[in-house]
Amino acid sequence: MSEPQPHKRERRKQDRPGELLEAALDLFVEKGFAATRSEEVAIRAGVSKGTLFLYFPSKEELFKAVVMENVARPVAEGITEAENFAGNSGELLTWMMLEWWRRYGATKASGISKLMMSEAGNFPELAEFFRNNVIQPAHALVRYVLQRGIDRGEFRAIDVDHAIYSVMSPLIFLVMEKHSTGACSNAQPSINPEQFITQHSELLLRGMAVGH
Amino acid sequence: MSEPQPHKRERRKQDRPGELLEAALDLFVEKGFAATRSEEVAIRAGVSKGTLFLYFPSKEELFKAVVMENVARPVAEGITEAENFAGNSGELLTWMMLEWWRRYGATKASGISKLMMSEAGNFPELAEFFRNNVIQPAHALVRYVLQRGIDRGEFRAIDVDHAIYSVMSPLIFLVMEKHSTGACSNAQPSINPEQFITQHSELLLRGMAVGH
Amino acid sequence: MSEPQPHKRERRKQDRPGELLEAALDLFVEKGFAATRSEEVAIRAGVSKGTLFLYFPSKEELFKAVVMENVARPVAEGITEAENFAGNSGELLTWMMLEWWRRYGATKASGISKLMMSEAGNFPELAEFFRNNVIQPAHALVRYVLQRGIDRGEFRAIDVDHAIYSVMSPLIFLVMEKHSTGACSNAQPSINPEQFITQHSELLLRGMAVGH
Amino acid sequence: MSEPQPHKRERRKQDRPGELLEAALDLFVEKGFAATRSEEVAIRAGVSKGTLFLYFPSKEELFKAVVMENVARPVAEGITEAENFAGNSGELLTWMMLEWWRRYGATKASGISKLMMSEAGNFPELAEFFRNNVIQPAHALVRYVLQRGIDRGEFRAIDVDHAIYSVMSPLIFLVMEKHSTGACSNAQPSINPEQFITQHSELLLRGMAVGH
DNA sequence: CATGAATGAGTGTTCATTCAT
DNA sequence: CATGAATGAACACTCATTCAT
Repeated sequence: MSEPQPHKRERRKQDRPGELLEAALDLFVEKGFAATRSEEVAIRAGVSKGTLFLYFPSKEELFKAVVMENVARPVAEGITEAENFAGNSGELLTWMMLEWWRRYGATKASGISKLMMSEAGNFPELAEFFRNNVIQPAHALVRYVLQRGIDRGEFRAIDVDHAIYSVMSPLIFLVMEKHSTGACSNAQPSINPEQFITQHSELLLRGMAVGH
Repeated sequence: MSEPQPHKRERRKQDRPGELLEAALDLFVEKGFAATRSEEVAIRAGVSKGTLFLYFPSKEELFKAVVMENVARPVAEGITEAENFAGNSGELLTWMMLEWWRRYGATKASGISKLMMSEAGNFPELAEFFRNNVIQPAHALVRYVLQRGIDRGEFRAIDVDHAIYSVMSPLIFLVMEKHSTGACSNAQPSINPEQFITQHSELLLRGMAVGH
Repeated sequence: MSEPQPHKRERRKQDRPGELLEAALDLFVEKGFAATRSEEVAIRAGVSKGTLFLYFPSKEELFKAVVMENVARPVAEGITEAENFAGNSGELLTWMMLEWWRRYGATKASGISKLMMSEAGNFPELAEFFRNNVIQPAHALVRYVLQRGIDRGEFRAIDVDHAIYSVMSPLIFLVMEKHSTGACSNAQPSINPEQFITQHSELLLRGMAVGH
Repeated sequence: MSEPQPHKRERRKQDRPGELLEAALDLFVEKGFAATRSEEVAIRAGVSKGTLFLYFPSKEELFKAVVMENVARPVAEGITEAENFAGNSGELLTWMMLEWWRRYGATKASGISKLMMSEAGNFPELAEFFRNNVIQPAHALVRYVLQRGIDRGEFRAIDVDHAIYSVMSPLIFLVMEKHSTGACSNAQPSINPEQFITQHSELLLRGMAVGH
């Protein structure tokens, strides 16, 4: 009933795409789509330039495959945890934002999100895929938490649809920041992500507090 | 019938830079910096490739001119207005965010900000130019407003450095949103920018309010 | 019987070519043919780019005119002086070489010779003109001096045709040197032209001396 | 029939650099550095533009390789031979000058020296490369020979620094001559290089001879 | 299947030359 | 005659893609 195990001799063949995707992920995240040369991907994956084109008919298709492969995974995990959270909704919101940063935003994987923002215009299919498989679930989760707070009388009856973005935009911003000008050392006294999230969360919670 | 009409050549000469800047703005926003070919800019402005370089010594300088004209200038204007603002700091903050959207975020020119996010990594000199002429002044303004509120006793003594991003990230997000999926007309209960800004601003103000 | 004097009003018009040639000489000598931009020539002559092409149908024609105009003049002068020289032939040879350097080699005008050497391949007509009007008379002069020495019993009966080049090649070399790498300050402990000529002349004279 | 024939591709790969260098030498000598288009080199070598840059990262590097192969190498060979020369310094000097002509001056490769004279000003990096790898070693060799003669009491104690140019300038002149008017077949009782060198060398040796 | 040598279209920039005014 | 705005051909170099082995 388990999945059929591949023949040993096919093993190598089947690994190739994975190795290429991994190498491509690293390089696309590090240098962007245009600046990543196909040969570099091949070299990092330990194969020749020609072999890359054996598995992916073009650089664009490779890019699409990279995003498809890496994009959906981490989102699902967080959702179930959040749904089982026991504390009050304010704590949940703060925990969720910080946890999102620690588990995703601070990691290399968040480079994919940055990539999507940057290249979405040139890859409409990808953009849609990203919306459906990442943004939409994430939205749903945040909406769930906000609605939970309102339903429990912990938050005011705010406009949830827009409040979602009050929660998410700082997180998205952090990812952009992390992957944009990381190299430049002369920039502004850089942000401390966790402090920023903590204060932003607090501002939102006070802002949503059931006031007099 | 009235003023003597200038020679055709001279009239054109005066118009060229403007025509070129306009064409360049359109194309940069539409296709990004790297993907915009200089000749295309020239053609759209109705001149030959050579003529473009008669007025702008390089593609990078053309881009900088576009930034100055369409981004730095409105930012600078907003700043002086903000500094003369008479009302309380909360009103100022809300007004500033909405005005920023109306005058810049909602316009084609905000595509330049989107573009900088995407391509900053590949064009460090442009990135620095943008930081110096746009981001830095904008930061300074937001900091000024927040500090003004704190100094006047209107806001709590929050961490201003991070609060700046609580103000700016939603605005940046709106711009990303506008220019990422702009072509796609499908679904996702799209954001109403002004409502979003209004509510976000209110959340922040309540969040920064001097506690009871 | 004197040349007809031009009308006053034609004066200006007739001066143009001269001014352009002068400007072109300076720039060609300074930067070479390819690196000299036509507009620069026009500007230095105080006219517009278009005007240059009114008088010279192309950059190449301008170059040819420059060489033709400047090339023959200084040679003729030296010749008559040499023919009236009173001293012995060794003194004459040394004097001639040093004088050539002082009056011609060390001056800007020698840049024309350098130019000819460099560009001769691309301008065969010029090369021929140069040969006929500069090299040939100079050869004749040197041959005269050498033959004078032999005839007077001051020099051995050497092969005059080749000895000419033993006299001339160091002078030509000096001109090349002067106009080639003058800008580079790191070069070899540069030559002192007059000391070099003096010693070279002495070597030749001893070499041609009637043996014991 | 005997050794297994290599794959066609591999055989070509081995030949490429040589074919390209040969094509480049021809064209550089014929048209100069600036006027030689890289694609032309490639075409003459029977490959495409891209292939040239597979083997030489830039036109300048191609030129340097041509210099190393065709100029610096023969110079270096001559130097070791000269340093092992057994005879007296006068014989060495004559032998050296004649050998230089036979092995280098008389060949196509000497066109590179002519070319450097012409274009040094516009390509400072190439000029420096040439100075370091060709001129400097050649100077050192001539100095060595002259000093050897003085040290052995074969030559008078002349000013070596300038005497170097008494040796070299005729050789340089010959190269200029060969490549300047090479195309023109007309008149001027052309020089016989070996006779000229022989006599010039003899003049110098007599000139440097320890006085009576 | 895998290789890597070879390809050639694509682009920012310069500058001699033209021509409407 | 003179101008100077406009032109467009030219060129080095890159890199995704192909295909003979």
